[in-house]
Amino acid sequence: MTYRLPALNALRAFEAAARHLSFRMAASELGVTAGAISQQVKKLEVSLGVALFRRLPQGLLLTTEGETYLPQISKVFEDLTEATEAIAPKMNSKKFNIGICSKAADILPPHWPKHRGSLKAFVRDSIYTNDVEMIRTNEIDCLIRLGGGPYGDLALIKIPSSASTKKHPAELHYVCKPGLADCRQSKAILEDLKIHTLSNS
Amino acid sequence: MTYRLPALNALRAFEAAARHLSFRMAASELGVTAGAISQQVKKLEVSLGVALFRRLPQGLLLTTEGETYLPQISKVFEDLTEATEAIAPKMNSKKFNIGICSKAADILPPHWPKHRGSLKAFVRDSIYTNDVEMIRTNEIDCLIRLGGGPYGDLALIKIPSSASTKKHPAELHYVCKPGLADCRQSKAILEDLKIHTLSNS
DNA sequence: TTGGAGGGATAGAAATACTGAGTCTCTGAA
DNA sequence: TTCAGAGACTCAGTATTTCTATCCCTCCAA
Repeated sequence: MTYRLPALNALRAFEAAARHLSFRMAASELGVTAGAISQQVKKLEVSLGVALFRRLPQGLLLTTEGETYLPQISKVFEDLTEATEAIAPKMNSKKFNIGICSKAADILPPHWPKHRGSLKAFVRDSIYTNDVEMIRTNEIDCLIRLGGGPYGDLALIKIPSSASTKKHPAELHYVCKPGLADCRQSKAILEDLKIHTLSNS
Repeated sequence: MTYRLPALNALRAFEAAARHLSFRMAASELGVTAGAISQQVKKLEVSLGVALFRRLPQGLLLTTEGETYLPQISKVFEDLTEATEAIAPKMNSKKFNIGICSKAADILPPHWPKHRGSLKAFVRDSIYTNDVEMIRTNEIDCLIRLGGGPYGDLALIKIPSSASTKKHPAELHYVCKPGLADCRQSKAILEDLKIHTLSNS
């Protein structure tokens, strides 16, 4: 008997923006522009008749209402994700396209990640590239490269066991959208990288 | 850290369709055509990689997955509604346009529902009509009339205290979209109608 | 055998969401 | 005090999504 819910996509924009306290980062997580987030959040606020954010020059703050709303909305999305993964195994296994910079490829075993059974479920393809922009354009889901330059709002994860040594003068890094840093796919790939770099050093 | 949720509006179509086990009735509840529901549900099934309904010539059945999914999704929407109403009082008070058939108007106090303080928050306007179609076209939210003809998939509620008597040869009925039968607005109007017809008989 | 109910498909229309560019304000560094 | 950088807002135009309107099919009951 649900009736007159707020716009669901606008809720998603709100949830991400409130989590980051930044429209720009929310935009990056959801793969749209900040203007789109701004518009969606405004639309939500108008439809609710309540301000959710205080826009300060220094950035965003949640209003009391936003503060109350955020955890509940986050929970709703979590419940939704859980329910969905329970019935739709396919959603778990969206396969990643991996970008590998050529210097990182030198360190990794030949043809990695092919023939890695444990990754088969998580990896669709891999290409050689060093272009971080391809993450933003969704051509690749993550990029493995040497060294951790500044990637703006992208998530940057250092491969734990790949500390700089004589043999490996720079550290392996894993770059992806912030929203993807914690997902199964990333975890599996990172785990596999960790094993490899350990056994190599 | 939510990632790759199913399309939220498609979930809404699924939830309504699963509750009614009918695309047509779900469409009526959500104020769209059955084709739109059909498309949304199909899109959801494709994106999940799982069939949610079995389409039989006799109508719909839920698959095992759909059966599992429905209560969880319903709960999600309930939680969402609750969270939203808590911070956005405005959402509670979408005002109804009431249609009143002229025979029903004879029974009701003059100018009802005007001057009814308890309804002020729930009623925008009332007009005289006996045209059920206006509910489907959203020109009115509910219709109060004598006698309970067949209204297809619309909800039909008999006003409890208006049993047929010499003075009132037919019973007052309240007609609205199924999704609106349980909402605050309907409850308030029905409550007021009950009091009136009691005091009149 | 016919008509009605209900779901499926599809093309085109309508509504929604997104982008891109320009603007404003504030901050912190030079 | 000036300037560059961040971050958000607005608006026009465009892209995408969603809905409608039809026509189709199947089943069932009269």
